[in-house]
Amino acid sequence: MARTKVFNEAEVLDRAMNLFWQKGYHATSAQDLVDGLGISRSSLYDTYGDKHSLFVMALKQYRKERIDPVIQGINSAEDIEAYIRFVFEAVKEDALSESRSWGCFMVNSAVELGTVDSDVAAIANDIMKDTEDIIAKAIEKGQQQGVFTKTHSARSLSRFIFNSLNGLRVTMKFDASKKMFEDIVNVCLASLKA
Amino acid sequence: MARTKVFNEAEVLDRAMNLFWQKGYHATSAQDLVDGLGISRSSLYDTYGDKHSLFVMALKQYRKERIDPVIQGINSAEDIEAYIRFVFEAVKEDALSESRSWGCFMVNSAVELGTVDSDVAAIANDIMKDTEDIIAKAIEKGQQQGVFTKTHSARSLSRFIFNSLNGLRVTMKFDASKKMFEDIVNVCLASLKA
DNA sequence: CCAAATACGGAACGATTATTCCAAATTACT
DNA sequence: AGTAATTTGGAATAATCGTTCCGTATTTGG
Repeated sequence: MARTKVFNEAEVLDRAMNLFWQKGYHATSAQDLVDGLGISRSSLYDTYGDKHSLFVMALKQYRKERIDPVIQGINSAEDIEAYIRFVFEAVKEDALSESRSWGCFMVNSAVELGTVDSDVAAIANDIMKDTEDIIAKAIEKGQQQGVFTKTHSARSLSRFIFNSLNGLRVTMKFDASKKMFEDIVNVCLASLKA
Repeated sequence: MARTKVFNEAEVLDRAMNLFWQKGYHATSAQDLVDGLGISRSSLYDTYGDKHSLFVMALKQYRKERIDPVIQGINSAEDIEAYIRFVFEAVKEDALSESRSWGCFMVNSAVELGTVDSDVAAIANDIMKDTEDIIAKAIEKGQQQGVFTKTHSARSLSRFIFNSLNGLRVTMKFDASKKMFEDIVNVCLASLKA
């Protein structure tokens, strides 16, 4: 029989995700990948196909590891307002911790490749739609509980919140300060109440 | 004396801006530029230096032509609320008209190159800061006139509005519908009042 | 210990990148 | 008309891109 893989496939994919996340698709060269992943060029292509395939895998991994866990916390959330705040907090963590102003890998990819890469555009579209839907559910529940305003529809409010999250991914790239974040989030959350 | 330039330097720069705006920096090759600008490769490099210089010039041109005229309308604006709405409308025009989901050239550039190109990062930072400041002024005026809430500081509100604008640049790339836009803007503007 | 299978490093590949260069064409002014 | 200036197209360059290939090393199960 054959030799077993010496590297953890998922672990390396995680490293690829971070590389693409940090510098984007085009600015990350094949050589950058070889240097950063810790595996040989041959193993890279044998295991993941080509650069574009690897990028798509990394983007899907990002959704599964970084986005889905956050937005699907809604199902078990009782305090809806705290939950929405928690979603914002997740963005803040990314922006402030490790001093990495990488933004959101999905937003970055959508902006860089949305007009030229239909694969990436499709993935991003799915995430966007799903995120908006799940936020809408949360807000609806909040409205029923009487903690959120009914001045606007749940759909409107979810689009508003979703848009604010997208904005933070961009805004925090430039001013990743606690003050900036708190100013924005405070107004956003207040908007849900009145 | 010498032959005069047959092409309008500013006009060609404008075309370059649109090319970079649409596809981004890396995805726009030197060949794309030659094809799209309508001038020869030699004229391109003679006139604008290299690709990176041309990109920087295009980004500065974008600010001068597309951003400054909008945000500096504040000085002559009497109805502040209408002015803020007008700024949002400007984003909407870009997103809906000509069916171009190009977003904002400045946001696009900041996201694609912010972590790897300090020149671009500096330009984007300037624009961000200036925009936030001028919106703050408008909101302050609105607060004094009594049309905006004083629950939050003018600085907080301006950061909030600025963040919503950044968000729209991303959100509209995926759902560039009138409905999406109106839902978001309605909540944003309502937030300024209560 | 042998044979099959896989990982590995690194050379090598062709394609594309941005850029330079040059001879020819074009224009403008005297 | 003649000269100086400049645009132009296209060939040529060097660098980098993503990718392939191969001999060797390594590990596994029989």
